[in-house]
Amino acid sequence: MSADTRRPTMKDVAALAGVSLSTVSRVVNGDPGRPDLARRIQDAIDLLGYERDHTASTLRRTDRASASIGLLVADVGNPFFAAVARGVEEIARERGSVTMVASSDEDPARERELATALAARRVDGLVVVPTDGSPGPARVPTVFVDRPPRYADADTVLTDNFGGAVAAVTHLRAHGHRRIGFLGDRSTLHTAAERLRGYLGSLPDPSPARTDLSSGRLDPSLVRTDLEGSAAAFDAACALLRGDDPPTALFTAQNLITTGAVRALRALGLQHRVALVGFDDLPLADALDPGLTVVAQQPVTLGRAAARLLFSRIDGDRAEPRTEVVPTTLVVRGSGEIAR
Amino acid sequence: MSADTRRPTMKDVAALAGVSLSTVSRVVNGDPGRPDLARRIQDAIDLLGYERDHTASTLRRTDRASASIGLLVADVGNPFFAAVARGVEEIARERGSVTMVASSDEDPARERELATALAARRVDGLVVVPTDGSPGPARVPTVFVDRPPRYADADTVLTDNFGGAVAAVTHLRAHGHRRIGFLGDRSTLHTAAERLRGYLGSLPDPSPARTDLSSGRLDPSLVRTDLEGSAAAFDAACALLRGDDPPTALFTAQNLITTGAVRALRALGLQHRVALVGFDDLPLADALDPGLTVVAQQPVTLGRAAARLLFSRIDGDRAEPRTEVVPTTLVVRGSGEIAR
DNA sequence: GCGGAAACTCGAAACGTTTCGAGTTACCGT
DNA sequence: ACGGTAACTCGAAACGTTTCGAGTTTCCGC
Repeated sequence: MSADTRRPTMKDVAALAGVSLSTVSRVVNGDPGRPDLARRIQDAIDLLGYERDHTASTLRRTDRASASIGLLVADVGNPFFAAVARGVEEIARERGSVTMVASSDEDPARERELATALAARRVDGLVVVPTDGSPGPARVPTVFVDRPPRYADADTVLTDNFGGAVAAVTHLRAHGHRRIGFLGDRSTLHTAAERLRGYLGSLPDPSPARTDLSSGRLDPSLVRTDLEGSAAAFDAACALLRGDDPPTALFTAQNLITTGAVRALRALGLQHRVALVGFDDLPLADALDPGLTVVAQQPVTLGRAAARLLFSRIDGDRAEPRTEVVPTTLVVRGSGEIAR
Repeated sequence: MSADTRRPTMKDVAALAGVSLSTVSRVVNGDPGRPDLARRIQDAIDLLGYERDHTASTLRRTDRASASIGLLVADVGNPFFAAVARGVEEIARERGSVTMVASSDEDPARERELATALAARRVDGLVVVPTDGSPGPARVPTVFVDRPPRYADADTVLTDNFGGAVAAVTHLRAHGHRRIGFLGDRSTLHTAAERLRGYLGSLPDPSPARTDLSSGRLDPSLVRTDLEGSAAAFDAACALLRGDDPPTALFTAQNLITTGAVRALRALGLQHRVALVGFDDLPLADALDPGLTVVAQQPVTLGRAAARLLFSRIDGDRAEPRTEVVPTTLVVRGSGEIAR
């Protein structure tokens, strides 16, 4: 109701308790001092409902730690990044830090703008999913996650995109498939490029010169990249499956692309004839018919690892920048086990 | 490399430009003053790479606005809340504010703790998804979202849970169903209670005294509440469908419960015989067989509305607390149109 | 060239806190 | 009872910024 009343400050507490400002500060920071004074001060605090202003405290304190970090992702609304955010926040909270999140929407200009906005709030560090036009190294400790930065060599936590793709393609080959289609994301994205590399690397002869169709070696017509979103993937999958000598299996390298391919297979009635392995898990994947076999990432783990690395830097770790790689797991549910 | 160099301050800029501190402040805040000085100051700023400390600025400024808000949800990792967060952040960014998000994990103690942590950072306001044990009204402007607070009457933005449930059940009744099973979440949750109320309200005779089975009026054995998670929903759905006189349709009132029911129907081979409408949309819902008919929420809209309401309060809107209701939409995909 | 207003700049004080050095009190052994 | 020291408290200064009142310069019309 009468909310216009000023927040009480340490000065108010000191006046009410009849002690000096610095004594209140000491007590608030956990050094009891004389028991009777501590008592009076605590009573005054309770009476006034005093709460310490963390920003003013940060300003003066010698370590200047704001107990807050920034998280810059492409889009918090995307479940993958949301899970990363969850992991970051979890570790931050353990450390008593709060997390400021911002979505760059893959726009480098916005990314820069948000990074400086966070830096202006004096965050202790930054966890960043970098966009294509990555900014130079920042003044504040930074750990990159999910994608490496373009120019700097810096602390980075990545999914094993290459290994995951190899596992997917190897799995399909083990079920007899030799003509395996690849549907991938924008090729400028590090993750997309790595997954394509894994796909190419699991073919028996990765030499780009040899493209012997019958042996299951690389056939460029089986590779579709730069698909943006589910609809584009649907179209590409339909075209691939309707073409001459169509693939007997698909590897879809991103979650929206996977859903597009699933729809395409159903639309053509091929969901039980053409095998499919997707990169990144999806809710309901097990409820499909057939169940969807995927290479699952561990986004929460990714976020946790990035945050831990960041806090070790904040704590003064001056070692060389390092890169951590989080493994994937192949989740077998049916769609990937359809034999040729 | 040599990162231990202190950040430049306004004082440094003033010294380099040969002007007073207050002149620098004016220029930084957009009042040019004498052109030659403004020029010298701008050069000094560029040379030093000066960036204004937003926290110190907040401390001194008379409006005390920190240009940051807090968002307290059950779990950012949950796609629904992630979408809410996205909506909130979008509006905040338009206003030049950053968003600090924190996950309460439905724990009232943690909720309180996080709320004070955010308040200590002097956020301008709070958007909160309240837990069961809601805290009293806070000292900082607060808007509740997705669920109403328990004790205060305060600004709130809600999904039309009742209306959505009515739409779902009405839809099923229109396809001839009279025995409709209800599977719901923890009944202490406002959302769960409202959806149950909607279910009950769409039966022809909502009087709890009359439970005429043959007419499709309320049969208590068709209602299962307090299901926590997908597995519990799976079990409950199986039990319901295997019982005597089983329902011919199901209304599942939460997304995890929906996935459990989908699995149960498939496990029993009933997915084409028993109708299903779920509350809250899911990725891949259209790729199921049959496609999953749902009552879709608009979480991003929810977040946007909450943030807009919050900023109007921050801007000094002193009107009575209000409640906004965001409508749902019925997305028809097949599972809800199976006739009796 | 002059008075006066407008436009600008300056220094000091303030925001809420922590830190520092100096001052005060309490306590100990002898 | 005394000196010495440990434990504590106090006031003032500082963190980086904005604000305020007072001082200075600029510019205009006459």
